[in-house]
Amino acid sequence: MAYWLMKSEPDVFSIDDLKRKKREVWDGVRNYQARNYLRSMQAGDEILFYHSSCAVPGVAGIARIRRGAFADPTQFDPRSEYHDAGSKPEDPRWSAVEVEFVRKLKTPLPLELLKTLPELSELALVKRGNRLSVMPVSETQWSAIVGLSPG
DNA sequence: GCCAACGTTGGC
DNA sequence: GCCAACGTTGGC
Repeated sequence: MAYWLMKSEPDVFSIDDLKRKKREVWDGVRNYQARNYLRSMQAGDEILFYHSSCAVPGVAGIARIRRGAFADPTQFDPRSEYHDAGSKPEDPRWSAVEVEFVRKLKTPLPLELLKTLPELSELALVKRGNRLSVMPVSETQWSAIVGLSPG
């Protein structure tokens, strides 16, 4: 069982959207490092659902991997903004996973707060200039973050 | 294979 | 809206 953090812009897809829909295919990842992390995810792994590019960026909830990596269908869809003409069906370039809702945090944990935790000093999220949208989280880091949330 | 130019991410 | 940081592209 592994832990991850995944970023989403709440204007596009928020923790409330996931709560309402129960599950969602996490597609459109077009960064090789993030893709490689998707490929090592397994059903049951737990996820910190992070809101980015918004008024108060931070961890908004918990989700879980429902289905491990499979070929991202959007790469073969010419109408999709994520279409990749260079990706061949016999050797797909991009992967997706399916996630399911676990819970929404009673109060979101702002990035500003997370930056103050010594346990998170090595987490890519808090590093200057980091843009990685999918990243691994250690058990220590997970406990430090989730432990901040009441209930 | 180098590297400048460009596009994107994402905090502020 | 600004801009720093980063990844990718493409000319050479």
